[in-house]
Amino acid sequence: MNKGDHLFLVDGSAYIFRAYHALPPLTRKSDGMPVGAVSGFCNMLWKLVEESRDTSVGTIPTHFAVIFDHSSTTFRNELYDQYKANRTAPPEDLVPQFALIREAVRAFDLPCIEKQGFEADDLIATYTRQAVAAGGDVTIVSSDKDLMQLVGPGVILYDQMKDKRLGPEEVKEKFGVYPEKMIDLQALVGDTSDNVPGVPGIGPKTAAQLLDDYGDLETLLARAGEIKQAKRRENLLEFAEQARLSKRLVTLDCETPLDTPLDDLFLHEPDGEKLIAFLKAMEFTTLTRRVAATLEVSASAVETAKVEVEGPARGPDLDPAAANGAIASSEDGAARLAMTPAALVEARRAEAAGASFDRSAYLTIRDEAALSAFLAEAQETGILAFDTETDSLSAMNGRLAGVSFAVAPGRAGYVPLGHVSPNGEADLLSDKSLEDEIGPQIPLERAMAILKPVLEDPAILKIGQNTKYDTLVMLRHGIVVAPFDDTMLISYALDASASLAGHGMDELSERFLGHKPIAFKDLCGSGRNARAISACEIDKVTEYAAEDADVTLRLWRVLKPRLVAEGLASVYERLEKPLVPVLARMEERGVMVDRQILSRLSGRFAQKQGALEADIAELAGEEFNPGSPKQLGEILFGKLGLPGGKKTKSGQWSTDVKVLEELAAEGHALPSKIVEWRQLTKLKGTYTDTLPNHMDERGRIHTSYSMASTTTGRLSSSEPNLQNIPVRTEEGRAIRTAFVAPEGTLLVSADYSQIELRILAHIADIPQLKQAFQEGLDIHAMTASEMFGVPVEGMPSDVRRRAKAINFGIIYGISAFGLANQLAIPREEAGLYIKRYFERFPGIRDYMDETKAYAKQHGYVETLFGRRAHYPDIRSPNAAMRAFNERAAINAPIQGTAADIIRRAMIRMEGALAEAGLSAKMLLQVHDELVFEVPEDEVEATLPLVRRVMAEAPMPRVDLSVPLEVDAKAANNWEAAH
DNA sequence: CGCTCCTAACC
DNA sequence: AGGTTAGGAGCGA
Repeated sequence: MNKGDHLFLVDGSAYIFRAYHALPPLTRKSDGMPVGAVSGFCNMLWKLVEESRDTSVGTIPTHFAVIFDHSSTTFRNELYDQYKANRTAPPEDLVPQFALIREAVRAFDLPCIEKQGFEADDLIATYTRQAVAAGGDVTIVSSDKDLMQLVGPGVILYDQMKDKRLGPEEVKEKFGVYPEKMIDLQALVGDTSDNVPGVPGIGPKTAAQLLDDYGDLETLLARAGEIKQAKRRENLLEFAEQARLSKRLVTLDCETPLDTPLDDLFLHEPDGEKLIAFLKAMEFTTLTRRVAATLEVSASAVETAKVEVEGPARGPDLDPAAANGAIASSEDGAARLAMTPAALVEARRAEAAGASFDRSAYLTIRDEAALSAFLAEAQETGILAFDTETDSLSAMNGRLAGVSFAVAPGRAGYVPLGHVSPNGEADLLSDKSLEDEIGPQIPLERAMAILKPVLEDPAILKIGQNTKYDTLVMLRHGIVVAPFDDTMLISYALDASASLAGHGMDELSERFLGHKPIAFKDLCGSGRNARAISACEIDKVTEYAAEDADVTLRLWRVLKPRLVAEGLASVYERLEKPLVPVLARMEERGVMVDRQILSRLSGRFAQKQGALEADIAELAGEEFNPGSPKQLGEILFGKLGLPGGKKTKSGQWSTDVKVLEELAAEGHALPSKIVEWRQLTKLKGTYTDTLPNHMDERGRIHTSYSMASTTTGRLSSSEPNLQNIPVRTEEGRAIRTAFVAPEGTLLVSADYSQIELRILAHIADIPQLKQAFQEGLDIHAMTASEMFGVPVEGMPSDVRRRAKAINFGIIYGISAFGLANQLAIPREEAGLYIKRYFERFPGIRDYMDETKAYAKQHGYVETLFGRRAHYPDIRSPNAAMRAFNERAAINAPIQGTAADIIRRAMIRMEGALAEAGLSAKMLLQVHDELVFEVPEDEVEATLPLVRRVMAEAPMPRVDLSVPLEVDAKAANNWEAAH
């Protein structure tokens, strides 16, 4: 190396983690190998290579190397055994990519440098010192503060992602000291992520100030007695040795023996063919194209490389300490690939198949010492399955009866906390104390005090089944459970098929463990004989509750590895898990409802209902129950002899609205009365009479959102369902006026306009639709105009209505039968409409054909965000069943993508509001609508922010070719805001 | 009491 | 015609 040469050193290990975390999609190759980080790494490296070829920038490297950490034990561990001891294992889908990334560097024809027993930073320091000594310049591609100490004349740090170059002045600006004092600063401050202790109570600001005042660490420590602030002085005196140790830990070793001499890092022209062969093997089509273009190599002429990653010689690692099992420690402590994802899945499946359950081994934990001892086991393994037992099914009302835990398969216990006498109140009168009767229980507050640090410990993964329930219960006791995994959501991400029984624990246990857990009914009874779990015998509850925790833990071991193996980790990590706390908070807040408005409506409805019942009896000539379709059918089609049309599945006369309206159109009086009666009965029975029963003492209703009950990724709402509050008719809308905002606040409703049609336009790539959306046109009128040749100006409303029905039909996987039914036209005519539609928009037919073919081949379809909807019955020999599954498969990517988008918006919303200093509270989600409670004086600022977060929700993962439009409005009730 | 059927509310 | 939840009727155990 000579004067004027320029060495580029890439901090490869930091690069990997940045690539993994910064780039959203978890991509994988067709054989299932995750390559998201490899992709991010290659893209960053290529960008760097491209930049460095750009002569206009003026920093052209002559020497280049990518440096990696080789092992986790280095000379620093001899200095301090706790060094980096708190490092958690890398994400399991990242582990198998390490080897591929080293392959990638070789494919770029760049030196790949690592050395056992040394950190990348030490190698970087050594090369830097040698390069500077030889008169060269150095650019270290990293943003790690540990490397700041190397900055100086001719040496800069380059943060590629932020496109920032850091010289001495920038370091001074950032840390308050020049690079040469960085070591002293780090020695004082310490580093929690590396477990460098530093001096307690001294942060970066104080450290910079002290170094400014005293010059350097040794002077500071020698003169620490002069410091005025008592605590600071004492700490510096007491922890002086610790500061010196920290200094040795953070000081980089410039004398690392190098296997590859500096001069061998000389940069030469990349071998385009070698690189492209590798990129093709990784299936990075975009990057392959770009590299091919820049290096002027024909990609198609290059044969795909055979990339083989070294596999393990050893068998399955089922040590619970190796949490996710994908990592095995080798002799030198380096994490390396132990098994392919598929092999791990298979090992875990075999483990589950051989599982046996011994309920008698479960512990009943009745004192604090036993609880602490049990939880200490979780500290060892880093894993804790838990389940809360409450005396009500709703997390909002339930009182805690107890908590169960499992730390390893078969190792589980139950902690009774709120149990009462199984014999009811009688014993309250006797002198026998509760404890004498049912045994001791840890006082609730004491137990919570012990649980809190464990449930909130970032190093212990809490595993639950439907964690939204348990985290909400714990939230009500002031505990924020984190981090967590949820077996229900893992199962749901893996396969949300309708044909499956569901994702409840009992179903999952039978499906994956072949074990039938104790049924809740068998423990507590049902119906009239039902008891609260808190009133059941504790020994029995221990068997039930501890089993649930045990089952949950075992399910997790089977299911979690499948996420990576099947390419669904990003769906789970980005669309499922982060939504849990968001929904828990929405449920906890509830929405305010005006009881008076509902009660007035109930009265009004009752009056009308009574009048209608009288009319109905008179028209029918007898008293009967208009609510009984059976009786009604007999009256209409038997007694009155009206022309009966359809029959239902079970052979009864159909009396649904459609039938009744047709009869009404023929001039019969009774059917329209029935229709009106039914509507009122529905509104009264389901809404105005029932909603008040769901209100809490503050007048708020807390729905429960289910994240795992639809096949497409939509949420559902129950107890009560707030996603089907009437909106279509005027009387129905009146119910919405009862959803109000408290004094000083307003309700904001924000909804996506035509989101599914927009998604269809994007996915199927329909030019006319995309253009119409870009120009903000009336999409149904445009469709009508295109189909029927009627100008949009002055279009008859019926023409537009038909086009609208067709557009919806398309989303639903149109059939002539369905469209005919919807428009009340002959099936032949509906068939002609569809034919014409496909002629005008041939891309739609292509999309439908491709989607069906994909679903038949794979058994599932995917949303733009990778969520899968499975349709195994699409291969059914039964034509009707096949057709049904085809339509569902066509609909699922559209409906599911819309569901993914609003999930992303919800996940980001709270953070965005907080960042803007706004206090809006998200309360409800209705598929394409979000409802917030907003202080009046913040409404103006909140509306545009909510609109923006929703409209930009697909980004950056997906950049839709149509704009997403969001309508948002504020008012004092939901009806007016909508 | 628990299940199925029918109907209807929503997107 | 895609995706839901809820309530009442009716029926069998």
